[in-house]
Amino acid sequence: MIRIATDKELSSNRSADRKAQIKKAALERFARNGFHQTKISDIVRDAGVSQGTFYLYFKSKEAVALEIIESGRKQLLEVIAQGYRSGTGTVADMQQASEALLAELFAYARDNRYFMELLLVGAGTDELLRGAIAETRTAMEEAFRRNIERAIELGMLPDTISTDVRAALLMGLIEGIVSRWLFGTSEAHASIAEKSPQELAAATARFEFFGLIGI
Amino acid sequence: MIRIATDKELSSNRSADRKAQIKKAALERFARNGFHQTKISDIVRDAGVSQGTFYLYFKSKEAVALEIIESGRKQLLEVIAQGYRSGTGTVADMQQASEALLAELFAYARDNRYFMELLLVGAGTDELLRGAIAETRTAMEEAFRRNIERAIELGMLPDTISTDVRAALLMGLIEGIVSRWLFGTSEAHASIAEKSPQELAAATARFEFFGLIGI
Amino acid sequence: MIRIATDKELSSNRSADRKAQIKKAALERFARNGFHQTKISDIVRDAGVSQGTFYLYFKSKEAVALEIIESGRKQLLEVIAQGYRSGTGTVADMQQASEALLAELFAYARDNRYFMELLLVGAGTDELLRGAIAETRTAMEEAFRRNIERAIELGMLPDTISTDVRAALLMGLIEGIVSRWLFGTSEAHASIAEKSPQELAAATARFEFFGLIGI
Amino acid sequence: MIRIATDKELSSNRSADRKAQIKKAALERFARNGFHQTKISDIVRDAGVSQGTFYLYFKSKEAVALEIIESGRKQLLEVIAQGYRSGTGTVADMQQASEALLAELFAYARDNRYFMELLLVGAGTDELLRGAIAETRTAMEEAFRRNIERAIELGMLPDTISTDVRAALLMGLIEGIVSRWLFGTSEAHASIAEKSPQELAAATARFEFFGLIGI
DNA sequence: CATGAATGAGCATTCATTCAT
DNA sequence: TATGAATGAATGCTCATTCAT
Repeated sequence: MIRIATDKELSSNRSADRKAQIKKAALERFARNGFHQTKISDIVRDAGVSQGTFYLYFKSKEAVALEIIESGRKQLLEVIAQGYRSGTGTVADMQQASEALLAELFAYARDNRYFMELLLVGAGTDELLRGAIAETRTAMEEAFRRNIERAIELGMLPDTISTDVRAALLMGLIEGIVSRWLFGTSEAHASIAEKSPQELAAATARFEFFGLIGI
Repeated sequence: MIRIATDKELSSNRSADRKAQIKKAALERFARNGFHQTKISDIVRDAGVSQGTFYLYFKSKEAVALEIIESGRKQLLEVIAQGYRSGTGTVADMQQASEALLAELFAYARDNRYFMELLLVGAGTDELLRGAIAETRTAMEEAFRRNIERAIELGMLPDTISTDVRAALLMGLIEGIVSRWLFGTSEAHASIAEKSPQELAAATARFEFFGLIGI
Repeated sequence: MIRIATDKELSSNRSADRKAQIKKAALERFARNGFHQTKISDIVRDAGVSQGTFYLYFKSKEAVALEIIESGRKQLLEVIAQGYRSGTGTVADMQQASEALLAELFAYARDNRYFMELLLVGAGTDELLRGAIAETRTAMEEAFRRNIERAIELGMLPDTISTDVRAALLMGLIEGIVSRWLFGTSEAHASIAEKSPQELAAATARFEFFGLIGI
Repeated sequence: MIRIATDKELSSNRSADRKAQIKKAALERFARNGFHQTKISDIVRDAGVSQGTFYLYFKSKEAVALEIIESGRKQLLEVIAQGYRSGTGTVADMQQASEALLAELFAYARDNRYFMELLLVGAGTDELLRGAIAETRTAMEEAFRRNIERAIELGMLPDTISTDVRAALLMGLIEGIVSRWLFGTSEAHASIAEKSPQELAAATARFEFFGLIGI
């Protein structure tokens, strides 16, 4: 059965499209050039709308950036939350579960590289944006910390160093590898760039549990 | 014996002082507010000189930032180079050596927090600065990679995953923990902030070699 | 007898209503916020119509302002013209006649305070509006001048100073007292604000004929 | 004796000159075109300085307008204050004293026509400016009211109508006649425009004390 | 008639850099 | 060397008006 969209729906869709188009253009520019370096005129040229139209959908330049970060934060935390559904058995099980989560996380990062660039490399130094980004990273770290704590409670990890430090080290591990994988600048990073999310997840999970020794 | 400084020397010293003063003021501002948010007028007010004087010592705002990064790069690589003098024996020896190096690195970071903020948190998105900072971080990573390679050659580390990835993971570990230690924003980071360079180095080195399992 | 309005009439009435509604909203906004500070979007929101509808009834923002002033000019001059029907006898008669006229004028002003605010306080500095307002005030002054001339011809007023100056002083008197009565800002004006059109007319007429001495 | 200005003085003078020049250009533009219609680019072109220089001397467009009004307020109140030095004897004496004061006031108005235009015709509808102007006019009215009260205390004026109303009527008189004299738009005002401050003061003072009757 | 999304010209303010003294 | 007054290019945001539906 073919359904004909009403005028209202069309208009609403078109409107949503416009907003999404502007958001997409803004994200790309912010990631590439930074927040302050990005001019509204750049964004609207990329999005193919007029300057005035921008302000029809967003209150200000800052507003569009905050919306972008908020959207990304939600998606990212969903990915992590989904990854944590699995109950854990042995250390090997944990490693496998962690690897699966990281693989999903890395795939998301690859598919949303501009957002990740904003998150990991920085959007410049606008106070509000800095805050919103820091908050997102903190939320990620929290999720990982909770997982570590659960593993300790289950007796699957020894209680040797503080979970805060452990979570910080783990987040550093992940942020560092994603930064280099997607935005690496040196030759050494070129070999990393070729890896698949799976391969990277395997290496990271191994390091996560067994360090450089790697068993 | 009393030596009278010549006019030239005095002038040269005074000149060097002035330059250093401006550099110091600029570093602090760049780290706190970012490159673009920092006005020349801020720097010179902090340094106690006039606007014009700034341009006697530096060609531009970008120039002073590049000099700052260059100075920091040298010092940082010296710290790492000194740390690698030690030959390695067993894995335990390696961990101890690594811990010692990290302790020195962390101490340097604590004593040069503005430079580290520039390096790790970012100075904004000026193309040249981004490049200079990336180059410095790459040089650090190189130093760590060489160390890992040597360890593998000596048969002290298994050759399981690529050294590029290993070095990247290690750098992520270090960058992540230093960022949170010195510039952390969440509550979880508060407990990290209280740690000494020694303690932090111990935890990091343990994770470096043995991962979350920690043996 | 019941008459059924035709569609055309209904539509025309509805149309006239819409136009009047927009005009009313515009007047209130212009008086309160000034011409330039008033946005079309403000007017249409107050009037409960869409932006586009405004332009069905008025060519531009300036056009609605000009229509408002023209309407007010007509009404105001009618009030003054009606007030001058009375023939004059003695000076006491004249004073009484003047007082009656002023009372009507003040009542009109009180009932049309937004228009009076536009007229006396100013709508800003749009060239056309300034002209239309100045013209309206000039027409008022003319009416008063003619009255003074008639009184001199009848020998009821001495021919001491020029009628132009006399009319100007009289208009100043009236404009000044109405401004303070309706739009006064200082404490001294608070006591004036409480007066009735009658009381104010009495005081003004007395001053008009006998000055501060007041006989 | 010839005194050579020091460098510092010269610089200070030049600086003060610049500021005065900008203020003068701004005043003229504000009076002629209104506050909002005046662009900074207009002001600086008239003053012969660059856009940046404007902001060296004034914090904002509003700031220069407020300074202008403040300067004018001071001068104006000085003129009025000086005019009230005289003790009064008979009504004739009072009229003469009033006439002298008005003559000075009118001369000031003629010599500061742009400021008077700002004060009497209005600078548009910027909230702060409106307030500053209203305050200035209120201060003038206060000065006149005090004078009337003194005259009543001395028994020189009958206590027939409230001094608030009297002062309001008097200010209306003065504002009205000055507006028409300097900024009149109708033909009737042309004959007023030719009058000297003295003549105008005589006519106004006569009306002030004896009304249209004029004795 | 009625709508409201889209347009784009217009403007105050900031700040890196220069240069006369 | 040192100063700081002067410069002017650069940009986010507003709002009257249009027009496709």
